[in-house]
Amino acid sequence: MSKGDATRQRIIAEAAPIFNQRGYEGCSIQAIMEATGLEKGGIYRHFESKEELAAEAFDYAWTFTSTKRRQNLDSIADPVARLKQHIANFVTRTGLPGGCPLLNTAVDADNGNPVLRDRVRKALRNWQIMLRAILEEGMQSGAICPTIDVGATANHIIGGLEGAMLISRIERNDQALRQALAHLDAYIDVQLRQPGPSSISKTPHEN
Amino acid sequence: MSKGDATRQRIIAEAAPIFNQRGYEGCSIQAIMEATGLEKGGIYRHFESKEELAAEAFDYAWTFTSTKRRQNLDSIADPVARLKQHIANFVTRTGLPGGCPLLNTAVDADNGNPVLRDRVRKALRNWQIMLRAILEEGMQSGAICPTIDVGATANHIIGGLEGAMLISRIERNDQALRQALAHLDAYIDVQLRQPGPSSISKTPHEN
DNA sequence: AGATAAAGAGACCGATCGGTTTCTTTTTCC
DNA sequence: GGAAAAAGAAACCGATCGGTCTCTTTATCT
Repeated sequence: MSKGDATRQRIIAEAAPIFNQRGYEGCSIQAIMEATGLEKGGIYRHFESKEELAAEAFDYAWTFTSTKRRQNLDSIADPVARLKQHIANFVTRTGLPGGCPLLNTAVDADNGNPVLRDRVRKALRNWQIMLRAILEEGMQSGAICPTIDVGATANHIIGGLEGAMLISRIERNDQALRQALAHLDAYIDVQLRQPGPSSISKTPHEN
Repeated sequence: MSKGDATRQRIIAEAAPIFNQRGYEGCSIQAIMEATGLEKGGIYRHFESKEELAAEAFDYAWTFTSTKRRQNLDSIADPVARLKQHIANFVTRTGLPGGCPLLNTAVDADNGNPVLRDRVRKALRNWQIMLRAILEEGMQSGAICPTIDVGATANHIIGGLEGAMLISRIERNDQALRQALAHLDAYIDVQLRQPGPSSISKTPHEN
């Protein structure tokens, strides 16, 4: 990696938490200059505009956050347990300063920043796809009730978590997030989990 | 009401949707000048600063939104039905342009605008108090299970609605909101409603 | 109707905004 | 190690930012 590319990456990494905390309009180039130690010319060499930098910074923030929320999921074979771990990750793992980039940027870019808005749409879509995949895997293995609407269920989990995150940020404590965790865990056990022997023994096709 | 007070109110009413759509940093005084048809001097006569105007505009926006969501509630005696109507109001009644002021301003003012943030806290607290009151009324009348945690339940409803609103705004359709409405209605019937004769007949103390 | 106070217009302020340009310094590659 | 190219510093740009000040116009009240 050339020095230029390394600097570009460093700018993105340093700018991401500032955009995430202060929003697009609230994050000035001056603030990025101070965070990176670079002068304006040094920054604009690597980006055509503030908008391009903000878009890259969002992608960085989302990848970072998303990675944290997928932590330890690979080792969990049971889809139901994996779903719960993902939810627990959302609640307990602290990501970038400023909270969830999806929440922040969706609100921030909703009016008048189509580039950023499109990145948010893709981020949400990826999250939905991930959750749907877990749910469908559980349905096929018999662990999850086969009649549920996977799209609605994924949205219910995402919405429940982001809504709780909003309340927790307003109240500056994690009470609402922990309530959501407890609620979603119970919801998964009671509404999603398939009753019967197949969910107690290992999944049929695995033994 | 003097002409000055009327103008002040008009400025607040015209500024509220702009702040709601574009956020604090994204809403310039110039934009408010254009919306109101006033010059800068005419605006700053009525407000000490942009921050004061933004705080008043949020209060206006929240009162407006809140009123819409409480529409038709007075006439509903049954707390469970009233709760459902409130949720339906949230989903179907369209408020100020830009979506829910609580969601917008909470994210916008989280970092570095304590005045605005405090207004948001009060708005959330009022909403929680309203929901808790309905739940407690239902518990006393026997319509709602007496063992539920009213605070957690209120947060679950608020979080579920705001989270769904977030998804709906990203996707630019009301699918997630309608899913949340259906989910919360079922949740109220299955988890909150008190089984037994008291919930089928009228509440005991009313007949 | 006339005096007085309130309201608003509009020029003006320094600071900061995003962005550009020029020139110097540092890599990079042969 | 030296030439060519990439990277960065720093001055500079016009526009716009929130906010102030003065002066004119319009309400308000007796």
